[in-house]
Amino acid sequence: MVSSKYIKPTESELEILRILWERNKASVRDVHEELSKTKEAGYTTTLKLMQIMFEKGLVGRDDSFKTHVYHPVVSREKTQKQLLGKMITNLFGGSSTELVIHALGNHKASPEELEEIQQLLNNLKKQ
Amino acid sequence: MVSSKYIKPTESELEILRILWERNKASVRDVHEELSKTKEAGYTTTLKLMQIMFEKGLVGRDDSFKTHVYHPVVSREKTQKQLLGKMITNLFGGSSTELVIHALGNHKASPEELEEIQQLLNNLKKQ
DNA sequence: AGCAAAATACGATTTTATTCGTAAAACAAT
DNA sequence: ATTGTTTTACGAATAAAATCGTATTTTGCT
Repeated sequence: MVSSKYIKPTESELEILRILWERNKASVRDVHEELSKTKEAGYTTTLKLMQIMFEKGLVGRDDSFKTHVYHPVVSREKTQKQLLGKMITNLFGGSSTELVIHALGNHKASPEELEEIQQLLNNLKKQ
Repeated sequence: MVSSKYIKPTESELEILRILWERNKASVRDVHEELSKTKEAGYTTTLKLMQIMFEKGLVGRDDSFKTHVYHPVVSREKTQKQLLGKMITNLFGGSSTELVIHALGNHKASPEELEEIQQLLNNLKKQ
């Protein structure tokens, strides 16, 4: 166990990871174009960020083509778990239930999704 | 509408806010002692942080006593909502349901809490 | 080969956050 | 009033994050 594994992505890095998680692979340009939809930033800024993420080991890349192709290394699940934990502690006084209620309250969920949650809830109740 | 109102608290500021939300009021020393339980930091560091938060308008203070007494200005709810939103977007691909499932899955909830969630779920289903 | 376009490398600057030392002020107790 | 303790004010150092300009490299095309 050498590592590590607890590199906490910064805000900007998360935005980039989001895109990589979605697409599995993407070039700097791909990412930058997607980012530009919601954010103001120069191309080299995105590039630099992704290079730094590469150095940190947050992402990997294939440089056998002209254009480097990046992919996520840290998993979405681990990152979710890590950050959720912090959020629950600092923001919801340790109560995951409170977080659930907030999340459900503030955002729309489809009937299918509600059903999915119902299933999960049923399972939890049984135990 | 002068403001503003979207000052995003930093990590350290959140830790302090957490304590203030819990207690409603607290001196720097109170906060610092609480913080010290889980974190290494000098007293003046905590002081400075709280002074900065005061300047930013995140907290208020009563300085009519010897020891200043601080209180939160930004509400827990607004801050929760703000940060949850970001988290859902970047970490859960926009799906609040996924977040709910994660939160429910990773942390224990009591029967009472489960019931509370069930209620909420019932309400949502009706609509 | 020679040129233009697109991409990367890299250094530097700027901005924001965090940490802390030192000094001044406020107060309490004798 | 003097002294010691606690607190605040403030400036500065450090560290971390984000931004960007410029140079170089790679590649595709004629």
